[in-house]
Amino acid sequence: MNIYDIAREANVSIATVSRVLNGNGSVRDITRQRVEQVLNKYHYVPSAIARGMVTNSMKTIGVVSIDIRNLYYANVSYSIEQALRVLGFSTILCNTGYDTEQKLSYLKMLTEKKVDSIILIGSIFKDPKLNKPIKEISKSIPIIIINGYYGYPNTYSIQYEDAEALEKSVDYLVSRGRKKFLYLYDADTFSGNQKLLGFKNSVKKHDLKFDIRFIPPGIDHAYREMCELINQGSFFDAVLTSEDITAIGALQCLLEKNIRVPEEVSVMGYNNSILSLCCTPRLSTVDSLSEEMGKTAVSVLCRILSGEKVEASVKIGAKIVLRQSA
Amino acid sequence: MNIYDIAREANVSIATVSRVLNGNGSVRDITRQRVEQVLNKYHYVPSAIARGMVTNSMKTIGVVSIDIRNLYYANVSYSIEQALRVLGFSTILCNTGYDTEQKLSYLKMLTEKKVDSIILIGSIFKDPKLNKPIKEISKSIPIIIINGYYGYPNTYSIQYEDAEALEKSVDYLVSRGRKKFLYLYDADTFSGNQKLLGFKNSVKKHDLKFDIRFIPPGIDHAYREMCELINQGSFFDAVLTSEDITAIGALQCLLEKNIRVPEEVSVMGYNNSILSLCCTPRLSTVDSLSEEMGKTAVSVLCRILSGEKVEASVKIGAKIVLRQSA
DNA sequence: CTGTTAGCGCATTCAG
DNA sequence: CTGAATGCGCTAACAG
Repeated sequence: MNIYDIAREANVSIATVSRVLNGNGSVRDITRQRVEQVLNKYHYVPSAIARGMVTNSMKTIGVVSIDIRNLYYANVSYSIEQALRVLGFSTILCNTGYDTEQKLSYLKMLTEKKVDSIILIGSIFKDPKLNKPIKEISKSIPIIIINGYYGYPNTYSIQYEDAEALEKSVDYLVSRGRKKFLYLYDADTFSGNQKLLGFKNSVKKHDLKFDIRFIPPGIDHAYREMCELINQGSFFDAVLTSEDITAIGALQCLLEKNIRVPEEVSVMGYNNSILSLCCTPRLSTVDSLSEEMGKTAVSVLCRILSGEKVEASVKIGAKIVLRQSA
Repeated sequence: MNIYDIAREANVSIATVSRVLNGNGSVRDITRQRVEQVLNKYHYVPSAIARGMVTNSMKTIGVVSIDIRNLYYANVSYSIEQALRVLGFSTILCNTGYDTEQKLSYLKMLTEKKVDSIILIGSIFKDPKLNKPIKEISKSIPIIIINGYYGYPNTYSIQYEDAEALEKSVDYLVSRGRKKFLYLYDADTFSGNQKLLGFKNSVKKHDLKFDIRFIPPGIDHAYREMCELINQGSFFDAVLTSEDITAIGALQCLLEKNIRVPEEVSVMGYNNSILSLCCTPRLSTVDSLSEEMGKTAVSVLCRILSGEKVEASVKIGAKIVLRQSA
């Protein structure tokens, strides 16, 4: 069932059918009704592909992250998808993992499918092998990166103020009398570096004692690292992390060793994910405003697509939420 | 840059270009090389839209769930996307929420985009207003529903053995000497009903005392319900739930009231999500095998698309994982 | 207000 | 092994 069939049955031309379908151009009321009747009779559904062929757009955006199972990515993807939907766009979901070849392959697929834009979530896309392809793609469609930065033309960046968030956290803990800080982080990314930078700056500013540990992602690595540290006799009264899950691993070790949180040691997570509500005591954490990040990305995109000049980089945030662990 | 440009520059016809692009038909080696050279020179990318126009497929599948922020949906979506990718399909992500109109609107969008199939995650799609549209759509493409059932032709169902999982849980707890059971659930869905059924059957089989409570989703509702129950003097030594997060809410209440888990009360969650690792004590839970569910859906789909006759319904699972809470 | 016509970029016959 | 011709379903001039 196509536009010709409808036209024939309604005794009009395909142009008229197209007009009533898209609500543009003027059609006499009687004619419109006649066409609509046929449309309904056959449950006619226009082909977005054929339309895309003409308009050169499928009204589709590629949203790519490492792994949607990560709560932060899930939250951001969700808010992007919802905002996009309102604008009439659908979203192609891409979980690239860490492999560069996979990332390239997803980029290629999105290019073939002629998406109207690509939104990258997470600075994992700082892989240098991706630079040229990204630059190339950005010549034909805008690329938006959340928590990352490229600096090419037609490339836009939405960044959370990670450094500031860490500074706020340290400031708060200092105000509560904490003196010796531990920072646990698990990712050498754009965001990861910002966080680290914020921690370092802040700790220097207050002239604090501190230790920094890089550990693989996951609750158990954090748990083990913490136990080892304590067994070695390290002393600290505040532990900050780059992820909620890391904080929870540390917390569980502390609890097991009967070290009271927050009385003896303060613990702060990062992301304000639902995980931070599941541990006991509940986690104080940085609210990474995932919803706002996603919405902002889409609103930036929307302005780009409607031809506005848009600032290449927008910053968001830095908010901490205090619960029981600090 | 299209196939004509390439053809002209390589001094061949578009048919030949098409042949080397798709690797079918035979092309003389020299000719192929000449074409490939031009292809590379211009970083030519074929248009999936134009291809879709001819083949009537964009090699795209719609994956729809209520809300990808829910860990279970995220996990299933992830494994679907990954499995699909290997087969050369991309996935359009749809978060419908609970509103029927939204669901219809997503269904319409997917139909317009001519997806090759739709995979529904979760039985929320039992909304009767969806029946006719689903039935209609299934006339042109296969529909796969995870944890639900339609029974229309060209409609397939992948179901987790929720009833059995609950039975296993109760059996286990009985074997540990538990006598009075509480079941907390939050969703009146296909899966939800299966779980409830399993609980009821099992509790009758063992001739146990039990209570069942329906509460809104979320950790705090579970927490409050539990506190209320205890304040009212209800007694139970085993609490089962339909979601990990519910179990954790209950657990937090128990802990706060200095009721020891699992010594005095056993608690079991559902899903084996990462949440179950974040609480203390860590949660014993039902492993809902999200990865297997997703993979199975795709493998079923793959067989359907290649023309095989496929069973309309496949069942998976029932596995519990024991940790500290029970 | 309505119809005619010309592509959009590709896969796919059918000839040669 | 290669090329010419056709059509997929629709939008967008353009003409009437």
